[in-house]
Parts: sequence; C-alpha cells; structure tokens
Amino acid sequence: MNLKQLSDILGLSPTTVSRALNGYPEVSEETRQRVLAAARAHNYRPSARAKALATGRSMAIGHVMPISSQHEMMNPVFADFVAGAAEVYAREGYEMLLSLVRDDDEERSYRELAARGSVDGIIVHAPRRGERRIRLLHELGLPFVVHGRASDERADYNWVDVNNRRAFRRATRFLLDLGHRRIALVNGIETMDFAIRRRAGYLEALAEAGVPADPRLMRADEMTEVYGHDSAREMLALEAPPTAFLVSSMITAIGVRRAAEEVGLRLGRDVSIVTHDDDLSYFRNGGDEPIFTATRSSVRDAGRIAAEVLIGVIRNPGAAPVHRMLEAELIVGQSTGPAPAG
Amino acid sequence: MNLKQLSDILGLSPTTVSRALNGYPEVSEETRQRVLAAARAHNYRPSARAKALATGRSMAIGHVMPISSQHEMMNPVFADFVAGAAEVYAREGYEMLLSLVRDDDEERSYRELAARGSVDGIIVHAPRRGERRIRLLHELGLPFVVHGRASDERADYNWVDVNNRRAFRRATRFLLDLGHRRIALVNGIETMDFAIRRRAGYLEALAEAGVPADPRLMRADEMTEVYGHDSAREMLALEAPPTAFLVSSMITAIGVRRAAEEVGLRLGRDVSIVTHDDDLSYFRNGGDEPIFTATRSSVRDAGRIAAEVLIGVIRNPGAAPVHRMLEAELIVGQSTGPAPAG
DNA sequence: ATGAAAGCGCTAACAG
DNA sequence: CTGTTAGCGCTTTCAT
Repeated sequence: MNLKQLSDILGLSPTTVSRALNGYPEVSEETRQRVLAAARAHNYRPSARAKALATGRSMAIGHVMPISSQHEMMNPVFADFVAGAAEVYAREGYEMLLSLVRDDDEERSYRELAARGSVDGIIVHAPRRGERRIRLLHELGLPFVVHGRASDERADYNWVDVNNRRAFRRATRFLLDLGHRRIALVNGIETMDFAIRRRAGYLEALAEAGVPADPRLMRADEMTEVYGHDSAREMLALEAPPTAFLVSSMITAIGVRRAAEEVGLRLGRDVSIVTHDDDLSYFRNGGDEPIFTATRSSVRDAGRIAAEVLIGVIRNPGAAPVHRMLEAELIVGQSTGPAPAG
Repeated sequence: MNLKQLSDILGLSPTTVSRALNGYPEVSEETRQRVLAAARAHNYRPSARAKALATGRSMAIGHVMPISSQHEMMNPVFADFVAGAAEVYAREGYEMLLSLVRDDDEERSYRELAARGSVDGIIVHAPRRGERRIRLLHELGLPFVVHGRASDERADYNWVDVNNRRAFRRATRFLLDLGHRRIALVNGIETMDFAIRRRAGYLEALAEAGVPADPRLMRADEMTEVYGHDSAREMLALEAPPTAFLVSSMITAIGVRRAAEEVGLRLGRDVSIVTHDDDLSYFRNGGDEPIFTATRSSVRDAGRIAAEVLIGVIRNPGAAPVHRMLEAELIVGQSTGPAPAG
C-alpha cells in the first residue's frame, strides 16, 4: 500500500493525503479524519526511503563505535548507552544505525556515512587522545554529539560527558580522608579520554593532600576482570603494597577483589576498593547494599541526553554548541565499605 | 557529488556511469577505468536512499531487541552478538538498524519495519515462550533469522542457536560425577527460550542419575549479580543447602561466589560453581586459568553466523530454512575448580 | 558500448 | 482547501 493507492481509494490527490498525514494545517478537519481512518484501516506506512529521498532527511541517526584494530573489546557500557538513546529515537521518530568501524579505516567510514546520506547526525563514541573525528565531522558538515570529550581538541563541539575528573578526585579524597596513603589506580587504557581525566582527578587529589604519586601503583589497560585480578596481584606483592584500590570499572574491581581475597586480605578492613559504577541495568551496584563504594553515574541517562541534544542540533543547526556535564555521586558500599586508616 | 554531476564531468550519461560503477559487463574496460578513477577522485558515493528507492532493496538489516515492559534489562550478550554481525555486514555492504521495542507494542513495531521498507531482513533476538513474532514475520514476508529458538513454534524457520540443553546436561553431569547430589540451578527468566532449554538439560541429567529435583534449589530471574548473591544466600541457609551451583550467567555466578564467601565457604572445596561463559570480549573466563568451570560458547561467532545466514536468505528467498546449532564446550576452571564429592 | 526516458514513493512549490 | 507538476538520485528497460 503506497500513497498513490491510498489516495485513489479516497478519491483524493496524493498531495492532500500526504498533507493530512503529516499534519499540515491547510487540510479540512473532515478530510484529515477520513484520511487518517483510511490509513489506519489499510495499515499504510510511508516508505522511509522515498520520504528520505524527497525530504533530504533520512530520519536516522548513526552510532559509530570504534573497534580498535588491536583491542577488540566491545564496551559493555555501549549497550546501555544505546538503550537510553533508543528511547528518545523511538519517541521522536528516528531510526538508529549502528556502525562498528575499525580505527584503521575510520576516516573512510565517516566520509561514506556522510556521502551516502544514510544518517542525519552522528553520536561519536569513545573519544581518544589525538581525536581526529571531530575535525573530520566539522569538515563534512554532519551534525554530531560526542559522548565524552577530546581533551586536545580546541575546536568547540557538542558533547555529553560525565565529570570523570571530579568523580575520581572525590573518590581519591574519600580514601585519603580514611587515612590511606598508598592508593592504587587501576585505570582504563589511557588513550581514552575518560581515563585521562580520571587519572587527572586522582593525581589532583593526591597532590592536594601532599601525597606523592607512585608510578608502581598506577596501571592502565582494557577493563576486564582478568586485568583487575592480575594487576592487583602484582601490586599486592610489592614491598609496600597499596592499602586501597581505585578502579575504573566494576568488572575490573571484581577482579581486584578476587586478587585481594586470594592473598587473604579482608575487604573493608585490610584493603579498600572504590570503583566507578556505570549503573548498568545488568550489573548495578545495588541501592540498599552496594557491593562496592563507588562513584556512580547512569550511562543510560547519558544516552538519552546525547540523543536529545543531537536531535536538537539537527533541528536547529545554527545554535551554539551544547555541553552537558553530568555529575557522578559517591555512594558508600557496605561489604567493601570504608576501610580503616592504613 | 551525485551521479549526474559525475557523469557531466566525464561527458557520459548517468546510465553508463552507473553501469560502470556497478560492474555491469556491457561497459568498455577503458570507460570503466575512467569512471572508477573519477569516482575515487571526487569521492563519489551513491546515495543510499536513492539507491534503495530505485532498487527496492535497502541494504540494511534490522536487529530487533525486545525490552520487556517489566524488566528493563539490556542483555550484555547483545553487544557482542551485534559486533559479530557487524563484521559481516561491513564486508557485505549492509547497514545495521537497531531497534529496541517494548513488548507491549511489538507487533506494531514489526509491521512498521516491514511496511516502511527500511530493512531487507531481520534478526530476532531473545525468543520467548509463546513467541508470536515468527508467525508475524512469516505473514509479513520479511526474511528473518532467530538467534535462539521458540520451543513452542511448530512452523519451520531460520535459526542460529547454542545447544543450551546439552551444555547444561553436560555441566550437571560433571557435578554429579564429582559426587554432588544437591545441585542448585540459578537460571535466567524461564520465559526465555534459552533458560527453558537449560533447565531441561539440568533436569535430564538429574533424572538420568536418579537424583530427584528439588524445587527449593531452582531459581529463575534476571541474571544480575545481586540476583545471584541473594538467591545463593537464601539457598545456603536451607537446612540442606546445595553443595554446588549451576549458574546461567557469569555475572550472576559472581554474585553466587560473593554469597558463598560471605558465609565462609571455600570455592572448590566447600562449594562448586559452574556457569555458562558467553565468552564476551570484556569478560572472558580466561584461557589459561579460567575463573569458573563453565560451558562456553562464543556469542560473537553466533552473531557472525546469524548475519551470514540472513544475507543468504535475502539473496536466495526460496531456499529451505537454515538451522545452525553451535555446541558449547566444557572448560574446567582452577580457582573454582572441581569440588570434592558432597 | 552508450544514451534517453520512465519510474521507485514521496514532498514541496505553485496554481487555483 | 485541493490538485498539478516537478524533482529527490538512482536503476532499468528499451532504443540505437
């Protein structure tokens, strides 16, 4: 069933039917009702392709996720972010195009997306140090919102980000206040912007407290369970082991906890673990009884907000760049809880 | 840059340029080379929308993920599956459309996808008991492949599935062979097809060994860490607690482990945990030293295979339904390892 | 081997 | 308030 057929049935021109369906005011209310009823009755849906071609808007938004050629890790955070964004798209009539691109042909992929015109805008995921996509997208003239930021990009652009620096500064301070002096940082890969900011926050807090940073207590890698376990085991074997761990992801913190238990340390007594809780649906830190002390922010909310910002930008291309900073809260867990001073 | 402009530059008709670009044989080799060179030089990309409208094929595949109106959980497995599928799509020139639909307007969503013509085929995720999407998609005539199966659907259809029943039967047998007689099943929600099959495998193995199934040792819920923890705590408090746990997901198994440790049980001695390892990139069970004993299958492979099957179906609509059964292997972990008999 | 013309299904001036 | 016409960018007969 297409427009022409529907309009034939109604004895109207395709134009009038189109206008009625799209809510144009210059259609009599009676006609509109007739059209709406007929459309429903015949289960009519406009062809997305034809509509896109005619209007120049594809009503689709692209989510481009870099898959590193070296690290093939699929970010678990991605699923929840996308779920948040999808809510908004469903409400606003957008489709979501997912594109996983290897970073070695990243530029080609973005150029292609733009030239093929399959999306009206893009959400940029996982910005890294030396990020080149921002300039590229500006050049291509494709509206975009970055989830996170690119520290060394001086141009202005739309972003939605969690205040990672402040969150980690606060978490570090929390541990310092408890008396800890040897605090390990088990971070994500430090080419990722968020990891850079987290380390900055950690270092700031240490500096403020006059505690020197010890390179042996700082790790950065892909945030797997095994990584948490192995690096914790190594650090705990130092002559002066850490008394607390600040860990960039919940799953990695679980590995750290396993390592601590293996060497006979009791959580919340011999060692403290503080992590960041992305508040994922499948693995929430818990409300009543958090597993870990953690800084917490909702990835799903970030997805929702990013989608809303992007749609706003698409509708109003002239507007000034939008920046949305989400603050993380600190929640103190029971089982891993605040450890007594070093 | 569009076809017309490119053909003007070349002094050829759009027709010829189109033919050259799409590899039609009736173009002179010389012309083809000229066209190809010019296209590259001007960074020409055909408009996906125009092409779709003209050909009737959108070159896009839809992934439809149900979001339960009650349980808002975003399956962590989804991300890896999609990553596998994306590899194939990139290779074959398809785009990926992601659609998260609430189950209360599921039918509407599928009808819309079909009528709008935005996809050439669909991957159906998370089939459940009483699955209605299969009949619907058959009715709509949209090619599809189900990731998993629908136990109570008698019509034939394309599917790619892990042999969940056999995997859990094998895992249960493994525990029985070690001497365990009170084996708890911490399953996923048993409206999900995979959970139904896993329980079937578990019950089969018990029956074969003449061990009666105890309803108090069988749980089913969304597979979070907290669920694993809480249900394990409850079961461990029974007058006759389980000596082993068979857990449907790694993240839930972590919760079970936490519970066991809280009550002072030592893993691989006082209690055994066997789980299913979906072999996700961010949380692999480990090769050399698996954290848990587990049945293991690669979700990413499943995604790849499902995508390949679907593309085959789209290209060859007449063919007989394809069924691809993936077998899980049993890997014996060290830390949780084989526990001594009851 | 190349081109002209029609058409995919819709929207958007422009008329009336 | 409704209809006519052109056109979005491509593919695909049908001629030549």
